[in-house]
Amino acid sequence: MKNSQLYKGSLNTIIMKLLEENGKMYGYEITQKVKGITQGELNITEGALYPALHKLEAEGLLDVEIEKVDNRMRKYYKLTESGQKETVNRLSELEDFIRNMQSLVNPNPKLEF
Amino acid sequence: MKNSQLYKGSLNTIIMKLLEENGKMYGYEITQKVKGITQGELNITEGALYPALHKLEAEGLLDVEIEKVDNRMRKYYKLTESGQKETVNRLSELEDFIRNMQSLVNPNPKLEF
DNA sequence: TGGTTATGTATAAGAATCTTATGTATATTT
DNA sequence: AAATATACATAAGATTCTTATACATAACCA
Repeated sequence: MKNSQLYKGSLNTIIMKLLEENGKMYGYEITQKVKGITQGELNITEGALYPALHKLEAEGLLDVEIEKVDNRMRKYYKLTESGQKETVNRLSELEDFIRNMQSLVNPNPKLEF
Repeated sequence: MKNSQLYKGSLNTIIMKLLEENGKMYGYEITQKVKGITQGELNITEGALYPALHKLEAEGLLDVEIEKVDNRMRKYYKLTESGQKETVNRLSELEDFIRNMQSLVNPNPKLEF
């Protein structure tokens, strides 16, 4: 994930948002999608991604479905019902986070009327 | 820091930005400032703050100056020259991070004019 | 006047998340 | 034939944080 530590803690939210948007995705597809959307700035490593997917599955937020395409295995993940509800919360937390960080970095735009 | 993991990795940037803005601050003051700006949403714990300050000092990004006020010790921190330069980088990284997260969460706002 | 809260700094144990390195396997491109 | 792309997986270690504890003074309240 580049060298910035800022992305720490945001991977779960990213995964869940992408699944909410795309229905179902497999791990490698997620890495490529993120790379594309961020124009190469954010590269999710497998060492971070797969454990994260397994944990979300263990928590009951994701369901998995294995397919074989071109003789290669794919594990498609999708949000469970519980996962869909939790995604709403995570996205809300992300909005709060971004708002708070902007308040800290971009203090009082000199509210002039 | 509330329960959200999203803030992980952002503490150094927050500290440095506040010091850039306010010249010099002491630990407790930083916690109160952050609490105020975020309206109580972000509470920096001492267990996170003090080790972070010590590390930034060890890296040569902060200078420390001890004062005694009302018979209580205060350690005022300020950015070194190197710290000022690094703050610019960190803030730039934060902007990239926020932009990338918004791209991921708020995909193509259906550009309608 | 005694107890709680606020001010102020500090560290240690453990949790959570990530990087880096490695491993396995097939398909495609050069 | 070799390198790259596709696809998943895990283990060791680094980093950052939470939680708990510790010490000390000042201020407020009952």
